[in-house]
Amino acid sequence: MTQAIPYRQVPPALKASCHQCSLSNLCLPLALEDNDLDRLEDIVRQGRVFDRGEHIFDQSTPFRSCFAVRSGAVKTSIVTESGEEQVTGFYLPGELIGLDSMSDNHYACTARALERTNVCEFPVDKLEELTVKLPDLQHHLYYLMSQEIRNSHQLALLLSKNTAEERIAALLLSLSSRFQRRRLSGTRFSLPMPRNDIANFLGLAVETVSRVFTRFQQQGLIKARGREVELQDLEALQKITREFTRQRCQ
Amino acid sequence: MTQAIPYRQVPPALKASCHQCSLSNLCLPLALEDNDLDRLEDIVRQGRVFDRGEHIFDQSTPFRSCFAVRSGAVKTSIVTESGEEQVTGFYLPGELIGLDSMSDNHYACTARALERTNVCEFPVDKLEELTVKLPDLQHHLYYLMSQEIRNSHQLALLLSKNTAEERIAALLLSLSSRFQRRRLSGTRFSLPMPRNDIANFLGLAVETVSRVFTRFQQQGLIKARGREVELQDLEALQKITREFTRQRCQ
DNA sequence: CGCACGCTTGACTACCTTCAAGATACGTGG
DNA sequence: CCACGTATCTTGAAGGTAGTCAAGCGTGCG
Repeated sequence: MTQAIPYRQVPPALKASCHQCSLSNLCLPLALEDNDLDRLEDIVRQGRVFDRGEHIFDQSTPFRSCFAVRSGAVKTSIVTESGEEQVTGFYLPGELIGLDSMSDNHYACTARALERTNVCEFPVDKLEELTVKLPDLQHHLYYLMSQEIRNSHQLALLLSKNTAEERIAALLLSLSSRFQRRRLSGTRFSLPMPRNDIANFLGLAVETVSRVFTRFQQQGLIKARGREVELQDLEALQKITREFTRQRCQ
Repeated sequence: MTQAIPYRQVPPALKASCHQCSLSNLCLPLALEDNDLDRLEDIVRQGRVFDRGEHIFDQSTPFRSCFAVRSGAVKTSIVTESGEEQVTGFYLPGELIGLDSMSDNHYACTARALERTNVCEFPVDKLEELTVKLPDLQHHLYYLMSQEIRNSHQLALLLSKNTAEERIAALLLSLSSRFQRRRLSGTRFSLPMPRNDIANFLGLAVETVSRVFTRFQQQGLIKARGREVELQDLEALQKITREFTRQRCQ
């Protein structure tokens, strides 16, 4: 299942600058003028590639960098002493990973590639230095971190107050809007993560996730075969999620 | 129970500077040298007092300031369109509120005083200006926001994986360590919040919270009468919370 | 004194989990 | 290319934890 492709560096074609990156309206460059963007490019390390299942960084190892997803998808999770895992987030292209680690010298979570994934690396020491010089970048970083807190609060809300159906509808809609923002279809996409991770993220058993998927399908809300999903009745799904709206990188 | 004390400003004695504040090892001053601290003092608005139940700020109103709890206790909560409330955090003296609002021009949550509470106000525009000039302060703000993300992830973990007993033991231990850090007793304290808020925060029904409290008492783990709590067997409580360790402002 | 609010306790119900087994898809090796 | 093995996903039945509904208790305040 894991295709062992030899090279670790992306081909030159992908090694474009932030200037040309299609994600510059989502990622860190969002905050910057052209000339300031050059300085961000000076510190970014582009073109790191991870295969499915590979660790981008590990919980409790020295914290060095934040990462922006360039392509592919990433999941972050924390592992407890007793070995339990909690998936804390799924990250799509243009989203930044590692912000929860800035309060320590060690990563607060583990980040794994859900599929073949290309990331840009921002060494924190240099990033912090740069934000001192570029107030806009500093502001944007505050923004992103604040957004991360909000998302996590929304997740807590979802976990504590909502039924299995509401949680799953919410996740589907969240993914939908995030794909759409990336100019992909918001109604027809492929789930980057297995049911297992969905279940873990939403605080459910895998079986429950599966059952809800089939129930949604029977009701004509979605069409799902494996990871391929088509949202057929967005309004009905929105009605199910009474409130949950996870707006990442908005 | 709510003593309506007329004045809104604290008496001069309390209106001390950050220099003399006993919380300077927890709050924002933590990051600063003496001379830089003066500049923080220039922007802080000290001595705002709120009675129990009063709103410090309201969700969706214009975001102007972050607040540090000086004395008392605060709860933050988000309200959904359908009117459901989710308590997102309890804040003790030295802790900073409003960080989740920095990604918007409006407050992301509502903050209410749980008892008579004294706060220090930091206007965000000035705070951001200042962090550009004081890299240590900027770093500390990153630290606090990151900590807030971690806490929220821990909460999500707690809500999705743990039983009612584990959640309540975790909350008691969290409060215990946070009181202790403030040089108060870690084994004998008064809960600042009603059962209702505990239940909401932990994603439980009030009745469940009540039942667990009595069960813990029968097992000799705690002694509780109303809001007065005495933790009698810390180790047993720690054993119950298999992993949850909420370290705020560590 | 009595009402109101917060807290406690009991009985019943429901949703989700757990356990178990079967189905499907995928990658590997023959 | 096919067969096998493994991982993922689905489906079914039984059981448990916490929720809901309802009532009683205690304290504080008007």
